[in-house]
Amino acid sequence: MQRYTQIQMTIPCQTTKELLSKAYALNHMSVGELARQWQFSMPNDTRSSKGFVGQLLEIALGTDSGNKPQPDFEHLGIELKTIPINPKGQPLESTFICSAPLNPILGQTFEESLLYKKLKKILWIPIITAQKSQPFIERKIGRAILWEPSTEEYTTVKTDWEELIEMISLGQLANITANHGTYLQLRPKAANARVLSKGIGEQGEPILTLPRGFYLRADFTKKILK
DNA sequence: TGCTGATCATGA
DNA sequence: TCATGATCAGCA
Repeated sequence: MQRYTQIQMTIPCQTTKELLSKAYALNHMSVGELARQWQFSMPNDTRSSKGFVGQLLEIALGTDSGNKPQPDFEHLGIELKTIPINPKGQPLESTFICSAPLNPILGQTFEESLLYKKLKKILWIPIITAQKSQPFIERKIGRAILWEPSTEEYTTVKTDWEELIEMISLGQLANITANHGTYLQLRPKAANARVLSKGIGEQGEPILTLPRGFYLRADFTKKILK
C-alpha cells in the first residue's frame, strides 16, 4: 500500500477570487506535471488509486476541510470536485457528492442537509481524459468552473432529495435503485458489498444495510459543464 | 456501450 | 465505522 503524498501544506485561499485564479492557472497542465510540482509520486494504475487526482487538486488548491463532512473550502462555502470528461466535454462518470443518512434526521429540510451544503457552490475541475484507460499522468486539467445551481436545478435536486429521504425514512431502502431521482442518484458507497451500516427496515425496525451515497448523474453534470 | 451496483485507498 | 477522494466492471 502506497501513500500518494509527502506531507504538504498550502495556505488556504482567503477569497473566492484567489481560489479561482489558482484554479485557472492549472488550465492545460497535465496531471503528471502538477504531481511533479508537488512532489507526489504517481500511482501506477487508476484502479488502485481512484482518488489520486482529487487528492492532488486538494493539495494544489489548498483545501482546509480534511475529511470532515463539510465543503472543502469551508470558509468560502465551496466544494471542490474533479470530474473526468472526454475531449468533447462529456463526463465519463457520475459524481459522488456525499454519503446518505440511513437514519435521516426527522424534520430536516433540504437546506439543512449536507447534500445542499456541498451542492450550493462547486468548483469543478474538468480532467480531460481521452479514454478511461488513459493513465492519470497523461490526463490534462481543463478550465475550472465555479457553479451554483439555477432555480430549476435547485428545485429538481431538492425534490429528488426529499423523495429519497422519505423512502429511506419509511424503510424503503431495499426498493431504492440508481434509477430513482432525476438529477440525483442513491447508490452503494462502501469498500465492498459486505460492509454494513444501520438503517431502517420495512417495519421500522433497525436493520444492517449497505452504506449509500448521493451521486449526480453524468447527464446532469454534462449540462453544468456546458 | 452506458449505467448500475461494486469496489479501491486513506484517515480519524 | 464513517467520512473523504473517486473509478471499475459486468450486464441489460
